[in-house]
Amino acid sequence: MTLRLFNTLTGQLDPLTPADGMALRMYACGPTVYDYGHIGNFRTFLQIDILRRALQLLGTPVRHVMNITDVDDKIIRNAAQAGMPIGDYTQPYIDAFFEDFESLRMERPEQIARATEHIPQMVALVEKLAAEGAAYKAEDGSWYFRLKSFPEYGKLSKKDLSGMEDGARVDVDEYEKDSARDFALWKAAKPGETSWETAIGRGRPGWHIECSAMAMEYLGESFDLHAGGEDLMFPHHENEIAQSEMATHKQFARHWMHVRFLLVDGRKMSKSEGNFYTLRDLLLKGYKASAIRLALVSVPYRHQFNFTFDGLAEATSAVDRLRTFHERLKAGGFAPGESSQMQEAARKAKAEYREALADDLNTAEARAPIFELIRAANTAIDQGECFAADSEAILEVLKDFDAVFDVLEDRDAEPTRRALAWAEKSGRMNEVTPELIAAQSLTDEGIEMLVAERSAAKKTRNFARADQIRNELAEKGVILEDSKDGVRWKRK
RNA sequence: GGCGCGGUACCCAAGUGGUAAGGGAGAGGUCUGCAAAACCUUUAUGCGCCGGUUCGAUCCCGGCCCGCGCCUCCA
Repeated sequence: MTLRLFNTLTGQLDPLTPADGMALRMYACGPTVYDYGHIGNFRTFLQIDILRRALQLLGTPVRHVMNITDVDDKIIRNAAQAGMPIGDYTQPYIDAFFEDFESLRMERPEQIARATEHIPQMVALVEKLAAEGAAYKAEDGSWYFRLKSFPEYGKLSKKDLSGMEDGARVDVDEYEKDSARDFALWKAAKPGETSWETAIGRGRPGWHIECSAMAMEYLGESFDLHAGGEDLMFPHHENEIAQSEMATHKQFARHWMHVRFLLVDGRKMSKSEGNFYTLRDLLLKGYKASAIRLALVSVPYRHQFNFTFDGLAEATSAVDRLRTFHERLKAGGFAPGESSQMQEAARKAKAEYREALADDLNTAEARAPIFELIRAANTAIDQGECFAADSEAILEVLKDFDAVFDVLEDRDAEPTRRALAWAEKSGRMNEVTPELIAAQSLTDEGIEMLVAERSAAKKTRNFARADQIRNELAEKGVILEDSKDGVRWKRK
């Protein structure tokens, strides 16, 4: 099945297919590692994860390159303030990023590319542009892209810059540019700043050049898809197109995907607004990684997603419902045979689910048939009308669901544990919610012992003691479920 | 100012020119020692407002109101 994805460049839904008929070559702008990742960053990366997983589910393998911007103005400034080389400054944030990446169960891109490890490729690109007459060196040794050389500039963001007057907004330190909107390809070294000695002079890369150079390095001069947050559309991606297409005379990326921003309580998230959350903040508040993943992913990527704690609580309930049902199926015990109704329900759910994903990654719509199937199946199971072959068919549908959403298996303990260890190490234990600390005080073995004691109490009809134990466990976030097959427990 | 997006039940949210998916929450019920889980019933004659096109519009067109984003570092 072919995925139809909105293409910023054409302004319409275009089929997303590999030009070479092999793997789909995609480049996604990754993080700038000057701080811990916030939920806005992760909403974007998660939606790109949904894309790559959906592609694979629908039969298209991917070759996904993600960059790490480990040199830029902010990094240089912060590292200088901390009095350390930029590599030492960025490394902890890079490690933290991948830890968070894993906590949210994002699949590793096939290639991770760090800007500082691709300086030669960038230099070569600048030289190529210079040869084309599209780049020039300013008096201070910086290199700029000559915007006038690329008439198509603005085709991605639909901006008409022809009316822009030169000199309208010239930064004081950029007076050497020929034209105000020319952007830096290479910045001349300033005293004390990180720089590289290269054929085009001593300096460091401009912001946009890294993505062009690395995308071409790993995907070729022309590739299938380029993705990123909506803010990157202009000027970042526009500049990438200009410098890449001037250098190669080929179309850079055929398809452009932009993920809309996340809001918090209806406002743009920002540190000054006091509504800024990192993934770690949420984990320390006791929310599970799977619920955060589901919440950030359930509103389709082209819509603003308004993050609220109510919404996160809702996602938590949704994850519980999915898992409870999944467990119920896995527990087995179904009579041999099949029912035509359940077979048909499973077939229909699977088809609708896939179709929704193929339709511009409509995750909200994709969820619906899954939950519908769950209700139908629960009813059938209650009435003894769900058989072994039905259970298998439904599990297959859930497998499809989880191939993209990836929340069914409870792997939430590890991210929380890691977040707590980090809080401990970095002196942030005061940010940890007391309930979480209480929950951590119980080991699985401890829970099992209390559960056993309660079962014994119940046998002797000592319900007072049994309820006491249940309440005690509840206070520490452990929920019990009695059933005729025994007691099940789970952490909230 | 330029560009763009949205306004659907208590909350989140999908959707179609023919009369409103799904999730969460609430209420009642079945089941249970009590719970939990599960299931059933229940919560929009209406989809921001006003016109228009149409046999018929939430969905198409026009206007208006409100909210948000981008245009500058930003995912």
